[in-house]
Amino acid sequence: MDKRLNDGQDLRVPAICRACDARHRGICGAMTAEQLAEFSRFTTRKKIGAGTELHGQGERVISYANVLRGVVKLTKVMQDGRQQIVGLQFAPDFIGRPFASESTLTAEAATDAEICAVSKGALDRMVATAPDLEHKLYHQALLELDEARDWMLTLGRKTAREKVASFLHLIAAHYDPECNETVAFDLPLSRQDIGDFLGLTIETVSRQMTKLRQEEVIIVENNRHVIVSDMERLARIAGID
Amino acid sequence: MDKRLNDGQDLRVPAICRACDARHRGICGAMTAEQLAEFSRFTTRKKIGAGTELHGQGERVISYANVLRGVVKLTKVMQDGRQQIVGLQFAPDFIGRPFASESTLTAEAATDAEICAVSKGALDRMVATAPDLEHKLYHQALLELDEARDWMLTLGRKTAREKVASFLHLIAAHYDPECNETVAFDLPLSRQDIGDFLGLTIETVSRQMTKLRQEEVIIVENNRHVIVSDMERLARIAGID
DNA sequence: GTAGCGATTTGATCTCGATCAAGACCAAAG
DNA sequence: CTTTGGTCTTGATCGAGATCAAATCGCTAC
Repeated sequence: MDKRLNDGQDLRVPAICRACDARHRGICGAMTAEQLAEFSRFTTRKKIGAGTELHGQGERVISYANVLRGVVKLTKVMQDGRQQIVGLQFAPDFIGRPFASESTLTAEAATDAEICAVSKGALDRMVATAPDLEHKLYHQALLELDEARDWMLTLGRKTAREKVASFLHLIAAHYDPECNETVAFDLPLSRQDIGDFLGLTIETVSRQMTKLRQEEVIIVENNRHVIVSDMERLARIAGID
Repeated sequence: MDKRLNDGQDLRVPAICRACDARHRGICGAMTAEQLAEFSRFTTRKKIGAGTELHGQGERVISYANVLRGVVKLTKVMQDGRQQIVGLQFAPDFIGRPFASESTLTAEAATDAEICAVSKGALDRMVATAPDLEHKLYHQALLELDEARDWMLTLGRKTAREKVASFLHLIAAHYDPECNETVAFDLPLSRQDIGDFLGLTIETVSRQMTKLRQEEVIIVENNRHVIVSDMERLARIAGID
């Protein structure tokens, strides 16, 4: 999960838009100046608060987005309220499902975030004519598929302890591309969200975090700030090859 | 899961090859006669027995394949042997992960099967120059991503009963595109495989099957042949919206 | 400061699915 | 026919994680 997540990072589709600073790599790089100018007429940069829904499960989708800052969670809900997070999108990930009008999941900001929204029609039209653009999107889809399948192993076969360690490892590896022994970061998810990501209850998540704290695998401050003292050890606990 | 699986079916990449009967739709349709001729020099049609491994986790991949008949399971294994099936490929699905040299999973025939193997280099070269071909592959990757995410909800949040019902529903829906009330089919997986797909033990799978049998939701003959008497009811038990 | 409130932790108990252990079924081989 | 070996089912018991309940933490507002 971790490894590929880092390797893949550079391949992810970054900011698509007009005002997104100087970060016009990725998708934009695949366009001519002309296309870019035309395209930027349909993009909007937005700051959104934690909990803001980009689109709901079953809704018609009218825009795509690129994450510029923060974390967006992709969730599926059952009628009775049971919920599963099926993906976490970090900057500069693309959010959206080309070639489908209705979404099969909800995209919601897990933290305060900044996105660059793009009208669906505009991007669809460009994708239809710019093979490079589609190539970038295909790349990201394959990375997401790899991540989803890695997580299926976690959901189906790992213990609560291994699941929590896997989650911490995933986040730590994400915020530390250099893979140092010690990593510090703020958790982008609440205990409830972590539970929904791991298929566990908040109580179980809490208990496993406490145990890892007692074993000095992690240090936790303010329930949010985490320091992993030994990533190798964490990986071993997580059952990562 | 079911719905999209059926809808998507037509979009899947079908047979790529020379001798694969008259079913030259999909990928091949995206090629010129010239390309097709060149391409067919690198394809081989093969019959493989249940259990045959196409490629292993961590191995270098030298060929892709299209499933022509039978079912291929994609699995991930942990060092200690715990196993999770992360995908099932039916005809005419494409098997392979473009843009990666090493596989992160094992592809193995779950039933006797027939495939059309293609040299990786040849397909990669074509993909680089034929946008239509990449478009088809992108489509399939998105469908597989949808399926993986649907299954994550099953793995993370459903009960054993719901999981087994979900599995039966998935297979039944796959073999009955018309969504009749009653569907009969042969299970393409052993109890062990079903367990590995659902994140359960074989005993739990067996017990839940027995219960569904007793409740007359299904009829089972020879441990393999299954008749679902009421798909609606099965869907309700599976917790499918 | 402290009052209020949601998020998190901790504790006690229960339950579903895992584990351990026979037994039944079925097909191929002798 | 019986034996053998694999797969599946059934039964008894165990335990990890869920559930229910209460206490504590941490933040904001006053």
